[in-house]
Amino acid sequence: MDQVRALRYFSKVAEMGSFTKAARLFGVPPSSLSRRVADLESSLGATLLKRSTRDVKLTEVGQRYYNQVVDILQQLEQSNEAVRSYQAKPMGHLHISSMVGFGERILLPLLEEFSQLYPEIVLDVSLSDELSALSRDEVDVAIRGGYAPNERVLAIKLMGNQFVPVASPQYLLNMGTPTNALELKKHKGLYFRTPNGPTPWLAYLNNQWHDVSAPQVAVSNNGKWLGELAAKGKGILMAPRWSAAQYLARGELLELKIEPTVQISQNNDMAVYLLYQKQRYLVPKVKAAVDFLVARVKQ
Amino acid sequence: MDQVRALRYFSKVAEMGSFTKAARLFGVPPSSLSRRVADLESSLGATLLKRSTRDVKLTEVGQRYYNQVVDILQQLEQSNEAVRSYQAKPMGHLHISSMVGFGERILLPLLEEFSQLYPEIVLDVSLSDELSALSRDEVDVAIRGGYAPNERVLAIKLMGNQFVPVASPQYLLNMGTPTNALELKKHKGLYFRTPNGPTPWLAYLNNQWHDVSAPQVAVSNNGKWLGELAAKGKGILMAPRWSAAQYLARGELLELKIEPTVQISQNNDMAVYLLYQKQRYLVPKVKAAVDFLVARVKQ
DNA sequence: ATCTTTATTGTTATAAAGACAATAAATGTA
DNA sequence: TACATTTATTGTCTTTATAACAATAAAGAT
Repeated sequence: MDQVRALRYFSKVAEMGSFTKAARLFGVPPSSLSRRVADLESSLGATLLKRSTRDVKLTEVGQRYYNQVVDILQQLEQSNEAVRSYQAKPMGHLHISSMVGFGERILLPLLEEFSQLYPEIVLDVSLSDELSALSRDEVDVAIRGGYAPNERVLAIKLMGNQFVPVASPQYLLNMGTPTNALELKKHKGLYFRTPNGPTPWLAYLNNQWHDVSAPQVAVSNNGKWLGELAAKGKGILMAPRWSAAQYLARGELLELKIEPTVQISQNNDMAVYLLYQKQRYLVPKVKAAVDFLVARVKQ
Repeated sequence: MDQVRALRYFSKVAEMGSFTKAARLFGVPPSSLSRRVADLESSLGATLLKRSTRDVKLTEVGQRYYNQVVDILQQLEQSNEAVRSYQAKPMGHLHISSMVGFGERILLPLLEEFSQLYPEIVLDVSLSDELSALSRDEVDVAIRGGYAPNERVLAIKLMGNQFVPVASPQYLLNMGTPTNALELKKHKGLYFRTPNGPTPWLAYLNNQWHDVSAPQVAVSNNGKWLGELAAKGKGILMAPRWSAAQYLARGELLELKIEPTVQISQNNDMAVYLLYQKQRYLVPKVKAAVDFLVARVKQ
């Protein structure tokens, strides 16, 4: 029995909920799938699918087996692809997914140079703050603020992602410069909206975390716009240090020194990570991208 | 092409370094392996093995592919086995691996009852403080002091594993009762030898970790013997609380209150963990063992 | 240089999978 | 309730893939 074929048949039938539909995708008669799945079931001594003429559903074991099988098939495909493309040069579509702010400010400017280095790589960049599943989606490398979702995904820390409070000199002249976290309540706040909602301002006071957010003046998922608002003196912004760097250098924004420190999350050791499938590092386009980004961005 | 068969052939040839030897294990002629591996190579468009008449070695890609393939085959086998034994009752060989001290004092006494509950399970217990790879070795459940090695291994905290300094009343009468960590230098020490060497005594003084170990009187990887030495007044021992419990209850050993606290590792939140392959929890014998141990040991 | 071991290749036999038609069970409609 | 439709399964034949066995060629050891 060709187990891989049987597994492919089985999983596709499970996904489609139909032998006939799955058979069409493979371009073979439904009877083939029926026979292969039956073989698989008899070799395992368990019923994987509950069949009726109208629809096909997974049994309890079937569901568990399916989850594992999908993963295994995917790993196998990735390993094969890595070997197949081993001796080729970097080429083809490279799917990069990045956080919006980092993407606009740091990633995109770098990619021009990358394109010149590897003209045969077609870049496909998507900027989003949603956590997309690196494994099942067709993403080659991803840049995210979190950690590796599982052990087959490798995470390289590109840079710190410390959020610091900033405001324009004009704003501070008008509103005063806060030095204590509790004073912030009387100020104006500009907020990032993440998929989990606007990020609050947190401070650790008297052995407890307090929300010291100022009243909202503007909320956006677009860091650039928030930066501009801050520079225009509209309010105080908690911005990633790398994001505010330009403004700070030109004196358009000043970093506030507040006691105790204000953070946007209880653990402040956040960082920007480059994620990619460990198994795919041999694929030249992936290796080229990972090596390039690490060389250019890592500090 | 039956890819799984090809992969099994390939990996076995790689391990044996010979088509002939691998063929003997499968009970098929060497030509079959040769043909299947050749098929695999041509489907991948890469040479996986460097052949000569005397030995067969992996190429660079071959090596990488082999590593991944071994893992994939193992996962597949586990998934299959989980389904196969899904509806069966707890039976077969159950391989348990445990730390020596915990094994002798807590695990082994429990296993008699377990055997009565599940007479069809043949127990195979190995006690060792070495960190054996739970994944590749044929271990069903392991008990270790560390953490889960990867995401496919589930870790359940069975109990704390705090080390406390103890000594016999007689010893303290002769040598005096230390109350400050720095006094320990003038005492006598009994030490566990882990695979990484004897465990030092550490104390946090003036914002720094200091080694406050007393001169060595005895070193052993056998906790029982060290416990006896301590009870005979030979010296001070850093022992897991559960290990010293009997002596403490009988008054044969006393727990020392030392400022600042003495530890054997910089992070003191150590614990005893029960480890098992997530995928194998469906296998009745594993489920029986995990549930039993958790019910009886977990505090 | 000869012998031995070992991977490969040719050829035939066998087993597995696909193709196609036919059947039976379940669902939806008249 | 009866009929039509969809769909999984089964029977039979054909095609393909793998195993078996013998023969060959290449590499290393004596």
